[in-house]
Amino acid sequence: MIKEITNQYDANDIEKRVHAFWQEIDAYSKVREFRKGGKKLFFVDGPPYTTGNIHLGTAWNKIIKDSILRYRSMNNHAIIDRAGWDMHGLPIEVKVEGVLGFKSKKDIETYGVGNFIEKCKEFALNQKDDMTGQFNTLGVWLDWKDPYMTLRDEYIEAAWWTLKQAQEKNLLEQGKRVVNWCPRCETAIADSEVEYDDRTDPSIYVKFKLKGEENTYLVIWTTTPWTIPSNMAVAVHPSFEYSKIRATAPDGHEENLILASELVNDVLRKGKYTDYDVLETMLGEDLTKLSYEHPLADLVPKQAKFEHNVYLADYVTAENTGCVHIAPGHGMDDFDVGVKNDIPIFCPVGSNGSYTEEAGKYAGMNIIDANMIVIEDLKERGLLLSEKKITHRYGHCWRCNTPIIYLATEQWFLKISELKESMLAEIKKVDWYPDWAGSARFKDWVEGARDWCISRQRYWGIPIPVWKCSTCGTLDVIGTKDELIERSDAYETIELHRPYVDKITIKCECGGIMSRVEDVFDVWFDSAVASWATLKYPHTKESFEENWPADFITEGHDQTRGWFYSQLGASMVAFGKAPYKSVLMHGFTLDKDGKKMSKSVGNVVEPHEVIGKYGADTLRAYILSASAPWDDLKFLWEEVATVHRTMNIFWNVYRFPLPYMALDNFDPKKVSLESVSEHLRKEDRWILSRMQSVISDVDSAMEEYALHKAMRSITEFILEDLSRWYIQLIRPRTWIEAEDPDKLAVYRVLYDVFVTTTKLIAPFMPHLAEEMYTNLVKNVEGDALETVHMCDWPVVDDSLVDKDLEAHMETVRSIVESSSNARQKVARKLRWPVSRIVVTPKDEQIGAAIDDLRGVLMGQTNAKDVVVLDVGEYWDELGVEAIPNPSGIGPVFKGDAGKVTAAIQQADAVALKSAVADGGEFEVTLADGTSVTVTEKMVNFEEIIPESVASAEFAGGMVYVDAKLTREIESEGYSREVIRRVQDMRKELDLIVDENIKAFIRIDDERILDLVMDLEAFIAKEVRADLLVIGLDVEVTGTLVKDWDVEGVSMHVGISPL
RNA sequence: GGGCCCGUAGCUUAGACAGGUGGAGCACCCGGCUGAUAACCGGGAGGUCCUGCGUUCGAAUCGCAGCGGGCCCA
Repeated sequence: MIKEITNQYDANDIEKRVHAFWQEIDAYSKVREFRKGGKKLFFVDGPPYTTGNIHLGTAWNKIIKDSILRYRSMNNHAIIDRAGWDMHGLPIEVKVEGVLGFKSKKDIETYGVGNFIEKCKEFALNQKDDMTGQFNTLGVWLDWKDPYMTLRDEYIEAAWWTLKQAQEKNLLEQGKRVVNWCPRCETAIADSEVEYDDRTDPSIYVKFKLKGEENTYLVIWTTTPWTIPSNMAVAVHPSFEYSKIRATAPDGHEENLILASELVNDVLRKGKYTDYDVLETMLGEDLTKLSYEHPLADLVPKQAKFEHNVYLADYVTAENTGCVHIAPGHGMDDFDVGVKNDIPIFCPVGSNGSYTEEAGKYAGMNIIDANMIVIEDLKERGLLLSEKKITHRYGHCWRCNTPIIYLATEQWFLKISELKESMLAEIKKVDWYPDWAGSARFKDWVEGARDWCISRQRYWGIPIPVWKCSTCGTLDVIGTKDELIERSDAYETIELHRPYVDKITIKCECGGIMSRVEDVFDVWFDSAVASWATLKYPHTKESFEENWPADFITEGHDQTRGWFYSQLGASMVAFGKAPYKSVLMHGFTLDKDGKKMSKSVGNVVEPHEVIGKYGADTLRAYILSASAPWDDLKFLWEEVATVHRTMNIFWNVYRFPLPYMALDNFDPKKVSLESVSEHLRKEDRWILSRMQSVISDVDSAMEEYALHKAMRSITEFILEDLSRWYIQLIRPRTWIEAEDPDKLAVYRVLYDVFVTTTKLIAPFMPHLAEEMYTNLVKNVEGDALETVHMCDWPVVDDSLVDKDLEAHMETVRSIVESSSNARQKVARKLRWPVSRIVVTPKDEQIGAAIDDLRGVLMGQTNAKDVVVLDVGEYWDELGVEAIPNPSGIGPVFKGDAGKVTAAIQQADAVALKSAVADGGEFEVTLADGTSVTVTEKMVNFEEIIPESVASAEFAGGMVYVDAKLTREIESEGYSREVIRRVQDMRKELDLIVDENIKAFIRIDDERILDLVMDLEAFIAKEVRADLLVIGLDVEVTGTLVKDWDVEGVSMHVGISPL
């Protein structure tokens, strides 16, 4: 049997119970098993990094995934959904270093790489367990028992295998390149690991002395003085105009400078030059014959041996001096210029950010410390033109926040730039939600794609499976663990991490020994192979062949440059096609001011705070309904509270009929919708039709992943249709005590609506849905499915759809609302009936709606009659007043205007109005007896509403509420006032609903008493009084006695239970 | 500096693709109901639709330019 429930929505209580139930029966596995014959859906979970704590954005991400997958499952999809964990990489190394108090790579080597790796592994696994618990609290169903983890051998093999594909397709390259380098972590870092922040640096203009020309200098600008020792060239734009000028320095001496013409004034101002003359102008391409002396050649001996020339580069902009300092070892563009022109790549800086021996005087010095020293040295040599500070955006290591530098180093690359065209073609085949995520944003990013540096000089990561022969230099890529064992002396139990694999050697064909290169993979490469690694490919092939590529993935828009990209890149290398068929890109969670949440700002809201206060379903409902998935979400506590209130209303709607159903032993098994169909009232058919419309609205919203629309139509149905309307309409029917088909019809309709709604909310509020399902379905049907999440998604029942009825009800509702408005104008409470309401409709549909739903309209307006006029008909009880319009009268009648005005006021307004209605004319007689013609422009009209009538506009016309009092109405009004007070006192005594009482009522006003006495019997029945005494001189006694003031009349009421 | 998204009432938003009198919720004020009751419901007030220019009979909506916010990039 259906049970009564608590009178408050207690999310934490419900969720605790539901989680225990899910765990007890292993609901997740049962549901997946139940649907295994359904349509296949391969979903890949973007693996969160195991930081230990989920934040609101991670919660949102998983809530979206969970809601969509639950919806698909109810629509009979067989889902593959292993949860994923990203567990390698620098972030964990940095955390473990912190725990162990390490400062640099040396500390790790001293501690032992093996020990360090074990710590990292332990750390990652612990964090994963913590986070799994947090996701469970949210009610997220993924395969948590068998998640894919990047640290597992089977996963590492997927990465190895992929690299082998790259080598076989000649897409793997080793070489010296300039990379982003973190001098603290002593490793290359990916473009995507660089975070840009403001930073203040020196901004210096330096003079490079030309060879073979006295007192003449090229002027360059830089914000990194420490790269001057590595300068190898100057680049200019071929088509810019450059000037050689004779400038007078602040100290009076003259010198010749070469720089872009349009920047001369600007630069001279910076150097405080007093005057100048242009000696000659030329194009950039004319400068290539120049060569210059390195400014610090005396301090960096190796520099004295290089030639320093001017080269052309199109990327040079007309900023600063137009002459760009080139240090091929310390800049991407610089490197390209160097390679193109065969300039030696001179890079006298080591991995820890200190100069090497090659840097001469600067050897051993930290580069940042060297900035000031370089500036001093330049100044001493008279080569510093200007020195200032500049605050600009500069890249930092995203994990340790150290300013990055660019270093030319030996790295491994995937040649993504060669795949760009096919990647762009693949993007078009993918379904993107929203469309611009792919067609604009992602396309834009891929167009700028560069070769991907996949090597890192670190410890905790997937080792790069390249073995190199120390004798002949041959390289070999190992694709699987089996291959490694076969080719070496490794055992089956070998662990594929450093330092264990580092010890494995392979015999080279030349007879030499091959050992592994020391690098590990960029951690982005780990997750890049997720779509096949999660299917355990290449270890097993069957599932891959059946399921790959993924049907669906969804992540935040930061993953455009991240996982969407890395997956595509790796997949193009491995298979030559995109690894996903459809992608939903979601937004970011921001704080209430629209700012990014960040620990340092202190504006972070944690998911568990929200859950603790309002429950997981509330958080889910809030996050899903607050904004479109692809828009950013401003987190507002007040909005969460509002959503929570809505859920409480839903709870109350659900609770409302349960006591009555329980009292009547209502059994849905015995009362079918068919069996009550003859007793269905219009409002019952209406709510059933609305229910169907909501199902179809939710379906179309889900079709385009518009989860917010789905949520909003459900919420609106609950609030507007159920709580504010249907429940109000049917309340009296639930109070009938006898076995009554009208009441049974309501029970059945409510039951169906509740069960359907329960299924509709199941993807979004899975706990509440489970709780309701247990009570409404499992408590009734012994053989019900075990959980609501096994149920089929509701299908629209066309036989219940009645769009006309829905439209009619909407019309009637708007009339009821307007009549409430009108009642307020005449201060007549709803408890008091009105004799009639009069509707003047704008179109035929209004009359049809009222005919259809007259009972509903009369009941909800508490009117004794409803009168509908014809379209265009004027209600003859309304008066009309003619208001003369001076601006129309004045120009025509000049001096007689006053008389005309008076005449219009005297005229028969009704006749006047109908005469001029369509531009017609009307004769009025002035006081002096003459007649004049009045036209439309000269007069306006106002309705005169009868006293005690009030009007209000609604979308389809006007409503007039006639609130004139009659004896009958006053009698009923006062009687209802009496009844309400007695009911209030019954409540105060906490009487059970059908308990009888005796009541004594004294009314201190003879007229009112007389009115009330008309309905004495009615009152007695309504308040269940076996003995009711009402009079002027009644002695008022009872268990509870109260004095009341009713519209200025004092009443004294005493009641007692019998 | 570039790409994409966003800008509507004090706050959160619908409407924009497809031009035709801008709709809700929260908060606020006023009221109703009283067998959902520490619940529920109605009404009111509140708008330079970011700004400017353009297209059009007509622009929140289309176009251009700018301003502000977010993400990403340089």
